[in-house]
Amino acid sequence: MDINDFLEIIRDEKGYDLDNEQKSVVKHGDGPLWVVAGPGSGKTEVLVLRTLKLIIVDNLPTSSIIITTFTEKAAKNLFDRILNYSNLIFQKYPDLEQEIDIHDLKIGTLHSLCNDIMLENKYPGYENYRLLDELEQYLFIFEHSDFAKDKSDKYMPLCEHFEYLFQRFDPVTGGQKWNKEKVPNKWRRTTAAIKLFNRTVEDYLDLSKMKKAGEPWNVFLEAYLDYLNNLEEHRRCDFAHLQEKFLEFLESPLGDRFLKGDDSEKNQGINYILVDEYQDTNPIQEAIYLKLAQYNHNLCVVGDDDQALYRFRGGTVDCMVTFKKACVNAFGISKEQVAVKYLNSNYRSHPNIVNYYDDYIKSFPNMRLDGARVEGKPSLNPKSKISGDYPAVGYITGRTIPITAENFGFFVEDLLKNGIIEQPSQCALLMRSVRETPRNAGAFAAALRELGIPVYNPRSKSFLEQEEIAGVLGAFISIIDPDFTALNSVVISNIRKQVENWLEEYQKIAQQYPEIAEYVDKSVKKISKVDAEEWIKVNILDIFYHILAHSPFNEWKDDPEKTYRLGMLSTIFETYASIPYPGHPGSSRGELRTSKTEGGIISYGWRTTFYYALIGLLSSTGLDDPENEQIITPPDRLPIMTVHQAKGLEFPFIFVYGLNLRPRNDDSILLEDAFSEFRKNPPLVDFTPEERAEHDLIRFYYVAYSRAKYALIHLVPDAHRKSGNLGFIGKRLQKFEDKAENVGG
DNA sequence: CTGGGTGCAGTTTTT
DNA sequence: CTGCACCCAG
Repeated sequence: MDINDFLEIIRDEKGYDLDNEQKSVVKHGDGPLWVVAGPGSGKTEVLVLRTLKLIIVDNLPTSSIIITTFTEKAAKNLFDRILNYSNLIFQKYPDLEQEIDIHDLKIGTLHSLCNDIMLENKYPGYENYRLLDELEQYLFIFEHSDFAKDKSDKYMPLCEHFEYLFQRFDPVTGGQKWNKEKVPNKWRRTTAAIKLFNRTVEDYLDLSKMKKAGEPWNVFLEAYLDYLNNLEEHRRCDFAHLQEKFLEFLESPLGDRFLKGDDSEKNQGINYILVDEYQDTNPIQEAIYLKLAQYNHNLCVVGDDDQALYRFRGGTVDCMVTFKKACVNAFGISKEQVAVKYLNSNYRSHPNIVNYYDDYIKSFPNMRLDGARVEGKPSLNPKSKISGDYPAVGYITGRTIPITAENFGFFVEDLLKNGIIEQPSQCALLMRSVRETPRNAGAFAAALRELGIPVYNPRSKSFLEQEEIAGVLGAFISIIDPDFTALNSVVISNIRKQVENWLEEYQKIAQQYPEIAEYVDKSVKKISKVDAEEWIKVNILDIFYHILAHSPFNEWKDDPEKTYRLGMLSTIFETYASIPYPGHPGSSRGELRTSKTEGGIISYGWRTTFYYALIGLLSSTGLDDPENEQIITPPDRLPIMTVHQAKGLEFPFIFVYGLNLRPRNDDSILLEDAFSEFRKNPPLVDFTPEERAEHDLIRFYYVAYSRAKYALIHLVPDAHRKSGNLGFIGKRLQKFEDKAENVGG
């Protein structure tokens, strides 16, 4: 098909034409393409259309195109949009349908593609591995890593060097800091190990450089290599190493054949790589993309450096900002050969809002430093049809947080009453933490409910407090630790408190439903008859599912929310059951053994590990409710969201709470510095941790602000307006908030 | 309207 | 333990 015919079909389908910048991205030919796209500029749409152009106009085989993005949700969305368009085109050109199978596109998160491609190509380095998710990796390190297990002071120099990984508030131990007299506890060493090990891989480090660096890196290497050996021995692979293995695959002859293709129909090689959300890419992912495109240089990246939010995962905006240089270095081409396109027309927000957030991001001297933003990035150009002379940027205030929340509630109520909005879901409240506590979403959720406006807040970490979850866990613990000897020996009071709540919930249920109480009693009696040092025939999953089979749990199957939650809990049990038992090859934590010294009771070690490892982690991090992937928000509810959750979405009315945030040098920022000297591709920009922390905070608000279509409204209690210790960012934020109009009260 | 004392609560994000 | 939200004295 001709490109003009193609663009015409798209125009007919959309009802309007792409703008010239968008068209030029879609039409672009071969070679690296760097698309710097602002919020609401249609960047994902352009990526979708460019993909279709490669298939339909350029006749590239679908299996030779790789499209990746950052989250599963976004990947699914990309695929749906491509499928939708292609179906419309096939309706008009039925012949094309015979030749093209959209399902052959290699589309997904980079992680899922790494996994699928290595399995499909039967890469020996990735055969028969079990991929560890976050919880599994934690439990694996807790039980197997020498760094977590060693009780001597062998790792003391390492802990001291990475002091900041241990210093912060610790919810498990109830707020005590590491006293530095002895090595931090196992729970903290595990959390620190995860960060260090993952970062080592994600930052794409050269371990031979590290080897030469002496103390404490020699100790770190020892710990890291021990973890690697454990992974290999038990045939496990974490998310970070999945990418490392993929890079090894690409460097192997098998990978080379995958890239170049062979004569078979099945393997046509890789012609094109398209990456969405490139600003959140980390160094090993950058290396993967550059390697994938090493032969034809057909790498198209799309992103907005101002919307980078994922430093905690090793993401560095630098990859986006220095894309040109990276291509020059990797491909040996000149920088003129890297095409740059700016998508700066905004079709989302009221012009006043666009100008507000555009001014906002440019107003920080820090954002004007070399390498902070893409060079030559143009200002946003408001192009939406939204107009009208009303305060599109405003604020609502109040003497205290609850009063501000109340005023916010009245405001929303008015919007509904006056028919300015039809549904609460046309609003969204964005904040740092959506937990329903006094400092966070508590007052706001309460104010809305008080006025009869239902709230949608699935990420409020209330999972473990739900009656069905508490009930099942209470019943389970009543079976495996019936006399609570192990529980009472747990020194961390928060774990005991959590479990006691569950037991209480179970007691309530047991009184009402004798059936489950009977099952629990029967199970305890059965275990009490087993001799010492014996394996018990049922494993923890059997017990778990038996509990579910009794009322009231089996009756809750009709409640989709409860069913979904119980499903999540069963995944957690399955995960725990899969962890290999140290010192007992072939067995796992799912299998129960009686104590070595006395019969009739589950091994003391098993019970304490269950409490410290699994319950300790769950109760410290909390768990979110499951979310329905299809629905962003039920129409009749007002969503309370974190900024990350809202990324990529838009709402008519956006309320932002929390202008009082201050930049913090958190551990992901400090680790970035600690490892930078060992990077295989050394960073091309150089900022201090303070500067990076400020950049992150500025971008954080930028993402929040740019979600708004009709109105952007700050929620600002008095305390936030006058607090004297606001730092640089806070003061500047305040200046911007002053540009807003008071719309509350 | 400011500032010091008191009391209470205690990130977030993803594969 | 730290830090903030809030209150009340000046």
